[in-house]
Amino acid sequence: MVAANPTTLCLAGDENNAKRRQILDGASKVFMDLGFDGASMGEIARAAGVSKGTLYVYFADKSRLFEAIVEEEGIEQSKVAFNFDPGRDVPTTLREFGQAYIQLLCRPGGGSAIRTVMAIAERMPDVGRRYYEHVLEKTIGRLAAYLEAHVQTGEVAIDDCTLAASQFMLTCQASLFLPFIFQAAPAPSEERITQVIESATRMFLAAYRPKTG
Amino acid sequence: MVAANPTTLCLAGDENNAKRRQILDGASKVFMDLGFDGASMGEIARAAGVSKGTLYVYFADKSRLFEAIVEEEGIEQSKVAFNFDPGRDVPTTLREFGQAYIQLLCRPGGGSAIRTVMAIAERMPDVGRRYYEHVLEKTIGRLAAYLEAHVQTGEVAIDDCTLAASQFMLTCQASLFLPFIFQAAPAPSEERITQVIESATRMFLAAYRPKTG
Amino acid sequence: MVAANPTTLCLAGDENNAKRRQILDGASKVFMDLGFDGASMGEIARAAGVSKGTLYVYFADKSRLFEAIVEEEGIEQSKVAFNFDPGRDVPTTLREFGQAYIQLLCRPGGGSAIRTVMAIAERMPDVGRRYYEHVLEKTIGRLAAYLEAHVQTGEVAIDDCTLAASQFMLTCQASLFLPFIFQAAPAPSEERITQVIESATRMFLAAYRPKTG
Amino acid sequence: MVAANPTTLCLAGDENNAKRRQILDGASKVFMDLGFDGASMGEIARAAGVSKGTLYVYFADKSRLFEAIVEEEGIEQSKVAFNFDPGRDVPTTLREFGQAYIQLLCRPGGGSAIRTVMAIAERMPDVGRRYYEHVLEKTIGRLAAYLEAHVQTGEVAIDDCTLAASQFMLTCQASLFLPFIFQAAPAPSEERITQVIESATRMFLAAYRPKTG
DNA sequence: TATGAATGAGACTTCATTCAT
DNA sequence: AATGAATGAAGTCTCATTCAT
Repeated sequence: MVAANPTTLCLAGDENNAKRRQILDGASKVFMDLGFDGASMGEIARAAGVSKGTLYVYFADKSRLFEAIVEEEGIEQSKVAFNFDPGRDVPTTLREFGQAYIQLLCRPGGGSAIRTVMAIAERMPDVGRRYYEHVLEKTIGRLAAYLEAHVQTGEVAIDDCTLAASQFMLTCQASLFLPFIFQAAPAPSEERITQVIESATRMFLAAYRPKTG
Repeated sequence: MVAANPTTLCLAGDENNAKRRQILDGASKVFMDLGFDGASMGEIARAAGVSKGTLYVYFADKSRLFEAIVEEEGIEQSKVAFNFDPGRDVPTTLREFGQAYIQLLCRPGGGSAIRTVMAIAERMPDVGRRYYEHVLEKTIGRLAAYLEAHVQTGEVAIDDCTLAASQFMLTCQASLFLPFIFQAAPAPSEERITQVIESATRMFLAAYRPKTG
Repeated sequence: MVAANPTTLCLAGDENNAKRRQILDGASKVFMDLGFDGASMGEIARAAGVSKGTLYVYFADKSRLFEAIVEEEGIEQSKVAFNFDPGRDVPTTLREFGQAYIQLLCRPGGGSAIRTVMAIAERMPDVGRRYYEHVLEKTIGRLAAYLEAHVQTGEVAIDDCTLAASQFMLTCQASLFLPFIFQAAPAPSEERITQVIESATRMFLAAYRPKTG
Repeated sequence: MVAANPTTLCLAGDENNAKRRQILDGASKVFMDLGFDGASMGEIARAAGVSKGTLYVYFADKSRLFEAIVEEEGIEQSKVAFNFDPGRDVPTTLREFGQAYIQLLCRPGGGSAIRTVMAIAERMPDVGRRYYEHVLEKTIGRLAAYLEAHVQTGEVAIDDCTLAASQFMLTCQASLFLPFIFQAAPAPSEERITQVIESATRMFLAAYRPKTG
């Protein structure tokens, strides 16, 4: 009951965070593999290497734990720094981004966050909205910002850069993501991804390359 | 032992189907609202207006009921006959198809099937695969066939029509479907859809309109 | 509602009995294979080739049907006429009876009545008691009567013939029936049965052959 | 990480076993009264004074709980140390063993284990087999070993001691066990048992006492 | 009489959550 | 703070029984 001294408190805090992280890591794996309903607190405790009771020391209930995971996922994903260096030309940037983006989206073995969150979005609208805003919208925004910069240089002629960014990202998915996520096809090969990204890039440039003269 | 008359048989069949339909309708609503795990057989029975036991008279278990729903959804969707009349020109066809497609996808409560199936696809791969093949792939195929026909007429120059069809359908979703499905935005207005479809159509034509000598 | 004529009534009665027999036969098999609780009315209906509803036309409920079966079994068993011809000598009679008795008791594939009735005897004491009286006690009584007759002839010297009959029947089971019924051994071969019966007969005669002056 | 002291460990173990024992005791009563199918987990929980969920903490499912009971029953029964002191003469040993054996078999509520296991043996062959081997066969084996020792001393002349042991045990049951187990008679009086055991012993000795030259 | 569709009570089992230690 | 034993509500599914035809 008595806070012994700052050091103790600080240590406690560190330990707290360590345990918290341990729980988040274990829970993340289980939630992403099995979905919100499919994941049981027992399985999560086992995956995290703590007791079931400990989960409730750090999180009020299963929903709060899930929400924390999704928040984390957002933070994690925003660390995936796609290279939107304004100095690079548009075709190269689009190609490299597209390739990396699809590989991320279609990585095999991925009980994917996007699937898990989408599944629960109707019952937990806040979780869905926040995931969209923190993860998907953020990436769209970055690509849009990059494009905006190149609108200024005249390299592309785009009216609505956010729409254009979204269009490109979706075009990259063509024939790849949906079959993968619906288990109708295995994860696409790197070669196949390259072909599709090439097509998407050409399409994008055909639409948004400024008309000369 | 011989059926008295066709009417009797037909009525019996109808009654059978009527109860079955009643269950499918109630279950569909509950499954789409709450997901596979979130939906309980008790809730489904209540929604369908039958007893719990009756559910098991018509469907072996919860999974089979769900599968039947998904199958139904496929049949339902394939009845949505998009107008792919080869006689119509490409821009008009794309615009009308795009508009109808996005309205279908983003109708309130309408993204639920795709969401629900996607959510369960990892644990029920067959359901996911069949949904993809019967619903999504089928529409892609129809659009692809339409495009193929117009490659013959020289109206468009497309190498891989299936890829192109998929590209167009995804481009139509830009800025509309994901915010909607993640509950980050309400269903888009018809005007907004029109704008996005217009942009998608222009992009498509810019990429695939034949270069005039 | 109107009894047309005696003939019709009589026919109806015959049909009744036929159906009743059909049900009893089907139900008997299912009850003996699966036990009272393990047998379901659906399974019984299927085995009998009638609808579930029909079962309730002939029997008030599952218990009554079961009781009727056990009664039937008693009647059936009492038709198994062991040869207790008083004219035959004791050793031969015992040997032949023992052989037939154990073969009946240990016949393979026999979801046996004895097991099924014994299992339910605590919950349905009347059923147990009646089975014992009508089946087991009756056989004991017949053997006892045979022995009694030969006490008169001086061929055996027995004080309590009922006890002696019971002793012989149990001795015949030695090393055969319990391993069989507990699934610890397959049904015994005819040779093994012969050996055991021989030993039982010798034991019986050693005990009950009159001491010669 | 090191157990503070043996007492603590022992207590923990005891508490564990205490709850387990509580469940086994309650379940045993319910299973033996109602049979495997007739016993419900709810009833068992009530009889054991724990919640339904707790049953599943200690036993994976109903079958495993039942198996544990049967195993227990085996252990319990093997603690019933019949006096097979080789120093005692055969008639005395047989009489005392027979009396104790039948009293055990026909004690009110005591035939239930054999009945319950026999009832389920067809659907759970392993349970049946193990019960036979651990309980019935073990006792037969002990009596057989005792007899074997007395074959050496010439007190009895037996070819197959296991068969002889089985014969004696069954002979002891004559007129007592079956009526009791089928609820056709109450538990036999001690006097009646004595009579029957006396008869069984005489029969056994008549058969297996060596012929004096 | 015979049916079989329909029911609802009750079975087994899981699991989020609590609490004494 | 950490545990894990214990709980009881709720889930899926079965089945004896009823009833309109």
